Amino acid sequence: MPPIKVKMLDSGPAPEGDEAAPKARARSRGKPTTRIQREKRDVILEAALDVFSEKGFLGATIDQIADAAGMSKPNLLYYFPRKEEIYKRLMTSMLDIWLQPLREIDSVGDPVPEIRSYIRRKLEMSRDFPRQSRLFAGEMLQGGPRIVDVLEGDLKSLVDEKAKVLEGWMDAGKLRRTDPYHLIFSIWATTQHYADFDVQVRAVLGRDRGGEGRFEDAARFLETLFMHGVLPPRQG
Amino acid sequence: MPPIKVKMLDSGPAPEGDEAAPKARARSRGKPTTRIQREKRDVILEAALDVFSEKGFLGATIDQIADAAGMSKPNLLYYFPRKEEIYKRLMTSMLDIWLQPLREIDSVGDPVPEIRSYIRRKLEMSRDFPRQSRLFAGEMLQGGPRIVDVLEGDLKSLVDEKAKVLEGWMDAGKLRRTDPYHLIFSIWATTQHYADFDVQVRAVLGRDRGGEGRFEDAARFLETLFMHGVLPPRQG
DNA sequence: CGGAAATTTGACCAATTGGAAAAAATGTTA
DNA sequence: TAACATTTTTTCCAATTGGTCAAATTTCCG
Repeated sequence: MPPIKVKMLDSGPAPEGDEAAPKARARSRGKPTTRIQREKRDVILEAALDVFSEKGFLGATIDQIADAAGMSKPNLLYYFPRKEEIYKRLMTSMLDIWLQPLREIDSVGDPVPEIRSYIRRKLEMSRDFPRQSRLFAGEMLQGGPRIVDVLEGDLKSLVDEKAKVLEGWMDAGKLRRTDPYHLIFSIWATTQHYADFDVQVRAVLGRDRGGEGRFEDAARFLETLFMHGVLPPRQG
Repeated sequence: MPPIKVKMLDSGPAPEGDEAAPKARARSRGKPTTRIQREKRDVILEAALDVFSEKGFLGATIDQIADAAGMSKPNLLYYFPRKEEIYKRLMTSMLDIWLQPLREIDSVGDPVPEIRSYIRRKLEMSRDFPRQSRLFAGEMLQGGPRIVDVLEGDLKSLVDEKAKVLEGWMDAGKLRRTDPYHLIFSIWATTQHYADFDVQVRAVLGRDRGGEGRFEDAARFLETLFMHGVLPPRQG
């Protein structure tokens, strides 16, 4: 059974010459990537996602990744000369799809459906890509030493832009006047919680309510929360 | 209402005989703990909190903890015979204070001040005990292999109990009818986010807004969100 | 003080770690 | 199919890991 293609990697031909390559192994400068290279790289990244998301960068070993990828450690190192290389590749390609829903928030739309749909999409991503969510969360917990620059660069720019959109809606009286940044944070936090704290959620909800239905329940709840809050209708 | 004891390891004088104790080092069965033992154990736990919260269980090494505690590795091992022992101790004592705010939610109170105060206290804990928050989050990310039993036991009981309190308020028309479990999750998620994703929050808010004031901003925002949602007042 | 108990140290160990080197095997292409 | 490039394996290594142990040192208490 072929591994489910998530297709989130290699958005381009192949980034190379990133930093000082210790040895010009599988990536000889200029030469195109072969079929085997593309395939194996994908296999490795899939396996690495499994291992890194479960153990974190420090806790994961190259051997574990190689095992999961069904190849020997030196063979794996032929494709990615260093552990950190795999991790960074995973992280950046992940961030790219991870932020897609935010990018798609449209300033010309109406805030209610836009926000509602954003929450739903983020929750779906938590459900469908929990490993990616945990990988990112793990990096954040450790202080994001390997992606601070991205956070302060592209991520900040994107959030700044969307915060302005939200403010525009507030100016137009279509949205309650609150802090747009913290609104975004709270959407991130509540939706990603279901991936990152999955064990806890399952444990607390128990056997009966912890199944797949929990995402539907969460979606319903979050919509109510973000639209109306918890005060009863007449007081709201 | 008696405080629910989290108690997953001996909260008593000194846990022993938990699992096969390799050597009866500092804990000779029955003998009381000395002054030095109490002091050093505290020093070690403080250091371990630093290291574990930053590197995770797998990423942290005994050497690093010993260094941070200002003692040699064998000396540290004299007090805690295994790495996991330190970690578990840290985890349980942490959970105990971490859940205190939830325990204090009072069914006889009015929901609005109760929930408002719960959110505020949780946010304060994120601000004042970020390492503990990250330690716990890291354990959750890894699937909580070392505390699943607590989650399914005492934690679930506590949440079940408080969910009933919330439902009581809903029945009385004092609270909008929503899922009480997901309400609790969303409070956990939004407040702990400021500790667990601190780097991201700082990076996005930038130099000017990422300072200490961010907690005040967050508190204001979360109160609005949970009380009213984001729809403008007339539509709410 | 003096002896027993508690604490600390230094030396040590087997297993695991990230990674290197070169030979062997395989794939590709003219 | 032969020559060449790519891929894989085998062997290896130095550093680090969690943990042990006996000897040395310090603390405690009568």
